[in-house]
Amino acid sequence: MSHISIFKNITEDEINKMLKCFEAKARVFKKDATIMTYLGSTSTVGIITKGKAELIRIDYNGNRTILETLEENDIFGEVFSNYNVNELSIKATEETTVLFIDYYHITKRCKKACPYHSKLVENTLNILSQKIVTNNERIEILAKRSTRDKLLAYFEIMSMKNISKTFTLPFTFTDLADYLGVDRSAMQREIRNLKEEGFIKTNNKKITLTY
Amino acid sequence: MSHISIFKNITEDEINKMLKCFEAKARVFKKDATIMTYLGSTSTVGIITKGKAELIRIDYNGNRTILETLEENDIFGEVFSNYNVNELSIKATEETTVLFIDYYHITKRCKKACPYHSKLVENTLNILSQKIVTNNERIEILAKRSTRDKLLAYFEIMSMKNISKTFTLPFTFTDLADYLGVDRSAMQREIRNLKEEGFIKTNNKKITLTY
DNA sequence: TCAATTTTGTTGCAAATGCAACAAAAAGTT
DNA sequence: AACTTTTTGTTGCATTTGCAACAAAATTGA
Repeated sequence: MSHISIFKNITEDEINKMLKCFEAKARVFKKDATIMTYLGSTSTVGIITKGKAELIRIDYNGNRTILETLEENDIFGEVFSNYNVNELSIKATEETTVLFIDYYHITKRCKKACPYHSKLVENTLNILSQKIVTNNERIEILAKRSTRDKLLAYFEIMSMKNISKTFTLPFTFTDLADYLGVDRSAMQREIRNLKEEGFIKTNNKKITLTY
Repeated sequence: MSHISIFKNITEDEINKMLKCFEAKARVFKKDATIMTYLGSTSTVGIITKGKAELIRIDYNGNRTILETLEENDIFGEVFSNYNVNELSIKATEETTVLFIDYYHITKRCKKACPYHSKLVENTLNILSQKIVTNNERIEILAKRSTRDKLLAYFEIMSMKNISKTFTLPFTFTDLADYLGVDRSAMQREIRNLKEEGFIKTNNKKITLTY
């Protein structure tokens, strides 16, 4: 998914100046490391410059939900989260580099009114738009009444993104169940039904729509 | 929900100049009128300056889902939607005034680089952040495995927003069911259970958490 | 104010779903 | 290669859920 970098169209030189001005800090996280937990309230946002991560919630029942999957150029932080009792955390799913910046450095124009700052805001705008689109996709899927409809809606979107009836799941079936907000075994059963009824064909994580 | 206007901190004089420059068009819609249907691809976005509206999808089964509820200062448009086969439309739920602007007028800085334009972009940024927060709330609720948990999650959020254990539903139970993505009668049943088990008290649309 | 429409509250029932549990397969680690 | 951990595929069963249908209550509108 071609994400836009917040530094798109800004020269490396200017980026470096900015990063200094913003007191931005880059950090590398190993696979499965916890990048951040949402506890108090910070206006610090993280930008993934390399790797992949997930926003996860563990509720009181121990149910794990993937709230978001984050990849390169994605932005995350408590600013985008609701006042929440639950345990939220960002975990790296592979080695990941994150750039931490205070959100207000981005939104509030600095006094010097450097021209690249407006470009930065503009880029951020595009990233947020993209995030909204992704969120809306997820909402559409989750709002479906049945596991079958959720699966089909998800497959439909994947198929469109790949411009092909065949696509590969970007994560495990276990994670897919979490993403769809359904029980894994029930989901597995439904996938079998879809196969038997001839709606789809599967080969490991490769899925083909046959309708 | 204190939304930020995209024109926050911009003088009326400047707003008028901008609207002209952007070829913005304001229109008034009666209750239940269709404001917009997502069909082709437009970069036109609508900003609600007065009233309330809903983004609705009717799927092939005739199931109606409220994808979003929109109020004053909210922004909507195909730019924030995914390439979608389904029938999506925005409907006014009361008399509503909408300002239509081409999204690229907002994101792309005009050549004149007028200072108020950056302010506009900044405001839009805040609106989008807010939208993401709202989306995340909805996702958290929808991702819950059971109707009971969805209800409780929703009530929890309402309670926090009102800073009170008591709050009033902002829409009908019928709409609430659509919002939670569950069957209305099943939801009604679950609300009764919650009452009987002493988790909540209700009085019409007024709900009190008793735990 | 009266009629028409929408919402609410309920129920029975069939179907879908979550849960628990387990073995086989696959992937990751040392 | 041997071992450990995770994922996958399956099943039985109790529970939850959606669906259909209907009457009562509330709301809307003429």
